[in-house]
Amino acid sequence: MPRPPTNQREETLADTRERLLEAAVAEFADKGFSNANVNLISKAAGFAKGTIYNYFPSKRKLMLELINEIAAQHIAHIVQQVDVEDEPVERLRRFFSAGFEFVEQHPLQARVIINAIYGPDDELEGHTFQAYEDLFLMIMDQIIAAGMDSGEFGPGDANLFVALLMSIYLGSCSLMDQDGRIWFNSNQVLSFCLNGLRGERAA
Amino acid sequence: MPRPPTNQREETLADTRERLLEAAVAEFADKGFSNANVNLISKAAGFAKGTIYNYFPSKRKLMLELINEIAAQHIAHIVQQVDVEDEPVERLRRFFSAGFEFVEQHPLQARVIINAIYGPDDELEGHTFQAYEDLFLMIMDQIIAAGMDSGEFGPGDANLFVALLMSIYLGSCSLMDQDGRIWFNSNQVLSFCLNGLRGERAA
Amino acid sequence: MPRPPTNQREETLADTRERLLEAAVAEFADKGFSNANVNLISKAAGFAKGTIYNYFPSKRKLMLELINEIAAQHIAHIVQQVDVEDEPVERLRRFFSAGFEFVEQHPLQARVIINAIYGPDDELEGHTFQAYEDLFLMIMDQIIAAGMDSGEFGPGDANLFVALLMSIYLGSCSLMDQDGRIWFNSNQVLSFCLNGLRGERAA
Amino acid sequence: MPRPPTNQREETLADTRERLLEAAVAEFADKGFSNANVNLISKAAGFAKGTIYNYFPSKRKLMLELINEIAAQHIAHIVQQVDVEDEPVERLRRFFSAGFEFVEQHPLQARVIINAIYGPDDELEGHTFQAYEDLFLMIMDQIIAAGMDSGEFGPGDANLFVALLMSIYLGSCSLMDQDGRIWFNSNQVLSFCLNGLRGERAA
DNA sequence: CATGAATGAGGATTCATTCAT
DNA sequence: TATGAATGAATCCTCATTCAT
Repeated sequence: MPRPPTNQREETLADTRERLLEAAVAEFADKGFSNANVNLISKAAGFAKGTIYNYFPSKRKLMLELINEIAAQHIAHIVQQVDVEDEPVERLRRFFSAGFEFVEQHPLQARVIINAIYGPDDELEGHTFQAYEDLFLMIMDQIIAAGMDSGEFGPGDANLFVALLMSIYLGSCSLMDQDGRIWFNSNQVLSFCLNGLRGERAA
Repeated sequence: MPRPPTNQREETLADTRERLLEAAVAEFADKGFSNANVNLISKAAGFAKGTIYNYFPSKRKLMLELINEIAAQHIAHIVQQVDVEDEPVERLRRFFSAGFEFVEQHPLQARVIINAIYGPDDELEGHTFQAYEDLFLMIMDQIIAAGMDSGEFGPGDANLFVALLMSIYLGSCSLMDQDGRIWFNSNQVLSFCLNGLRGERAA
Repeated sequence: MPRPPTNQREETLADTRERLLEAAVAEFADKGFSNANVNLISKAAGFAKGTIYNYFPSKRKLMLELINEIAAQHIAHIVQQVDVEDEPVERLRRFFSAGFEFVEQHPLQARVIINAIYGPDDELEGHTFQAYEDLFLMIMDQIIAAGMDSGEFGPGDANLFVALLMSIYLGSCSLMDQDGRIWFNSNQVLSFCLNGLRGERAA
Repeated sequence: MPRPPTNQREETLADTRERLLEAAVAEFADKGFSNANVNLISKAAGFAKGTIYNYFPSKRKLMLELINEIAAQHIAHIVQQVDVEDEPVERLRRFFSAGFEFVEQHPLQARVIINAIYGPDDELEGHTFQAYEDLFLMIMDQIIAAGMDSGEFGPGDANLFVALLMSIYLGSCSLMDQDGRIWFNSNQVLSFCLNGLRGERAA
């Protein structure tokens, strides 16, 4: 007679899942998806190699879920800080400061995402794009469109601007060292983008 | 008595090597380095699987040589067109037009490079950076520094500007579809960068 | 929650290992180390080809462990019987009788050891010498030195005598057929050695 | 119209063959038969890899011929020196001195032979035994049987004595270092054997 | 649910051998 | 005869996945 899961049980399950995902980040960040070793992930999390298959049906599904988890945290971290500002310019500043902060605090997660987006695996790339859709929409609506509406940013293809900002953000992140340390002045990055978006004297 | 290689023989050799590298681009672009199948590369080039090992001592060395070849062509293509201009602004325009042109003509090569730079394999990443060093120096000296000297670009960390331009370039390239088709207006990309570099009204 | 290994499990593990080693003896004895096929060993033991890698990290490590196992059994078999005697001459007799007996009972093992000692692989040779060190010491101390002390054997380089006895033992063993059958009178071997060791009328 | 081979041509052919065999000795001695690389042999001899197949139809045939060459030289070297003596005891002394001398001068050849005799390849072993048959017969007739006839050696199985002498000889040779240097007193080896053969006080 | 022994597809690499030049 | 490009069988080893306990 199945008994309803106790809180105790639920917490343990969630905890195990969490540990597995943490170990997975490290492995995927280090070796990339194809070279990552599922058994090592399970071992690194403190379990036998079979355990991970009680939580994720396959290596690929594990990766997809991991991307979801990272994206959710990543977006939450950025959106939370962007939301405290009203002005598009300040929002953009917050986008970069929060974005770089996240990567400093979670360099492994950042690497996993960058690999997924720029890597050869179309499914991972597509899945990552979907997982980050809310972030793209936020940038589009609350920064780009808002700035265009207020006249602070010049006109242009909003989708392209999102792509450029994300390229700059991800490109900058990929230049951090493995501990998430930055060698460049993030204010200059912001400044570059602001001028790019204002754009009046365009070529 | 050893027979000196004839022109005939030399041409065949170079040709075989070329066919192998071409097949390698396709395989690496499609599956990434770790998932690529060396045997299939040789087969796809029209040879038995062992043949590729007469030309490249290992999968990794093949990849490294391929990166070198791509980088050399890529840089030559861009530098050649940048060099016809004298003005930094025009040079930057040429950088993007030639750069996007190369990717349109060689989408597989572009994908290999992007994977190598943003992928998890440190050796491939480092090797690619080295292979592209001349391009970075050209951007640095003939575009960024020249523009700063002439006052067309505002002051700033030249290294960072190179990184931003390359991030934008590579990020844009990664958004092309598999046939190298662009969905965005490359003039807007240029415009964004120019305003970013002029930078007077920085935040 | 990790489950402690049961006796049942332990027995199975040891059993599998044993079967793999048995199959390995046969394969190595038949084809030698370099020509042996690891996959076939695993198959011959009744497992899938990958199973052997759950027990031995590489073909070479498998060989080294196999040498250890054989040496341990071989030495135990001989030492046990030599130890029942006190007199050097009787001990030598026991050395040969027990030694030949072991080879009759384990002809494949003998072949593996002979191949390793006289083969071209320095690591295997060195490892085998180390694995048999206790046997060499036993011969040296309990037979050669003891016999010299008691005056039954003439003076001489004890190390050399050990080498000669082992050469004779191994050389004789290599003359057995594949089922371990002897064609020569082992008493004559003993007699030859005894006279060699007594040695008064040396050249 | 085929022209008869000139002396010039014949000498070149024989010379090429010689160089190939020399290179083969080094390779086989170093790596053993299965691990030896035919291409490297041809290269080491100063030819392209295909050349060796103009002289030997296969790796195995090359090995067999090499064994023949070594055996012929080896036997000649020993027999020549044994033949200068009439007495069995002196002949045995010459057997060892000439035998050790050959190994000192040709350590690679010795290793090839030892590997072949004690290795796992039955064809190589059998072929080597056949190639050395004349040596065995010489020992049997001119040393063992002669000594028994003259009463210098005790009675016994002459075949066994040959086997023992060869075991001691090969075992000793295998203890030389790679440059053919001996660490043991070869007179003691002789003395041991002489007493073994005299054998009156056998156990 | 946790375990880890077993599985077997897959792939990089070696190299003896062939053969057109 | 010498060459060396091409061949493809052979094999070590990895590891995602399954499943009985």
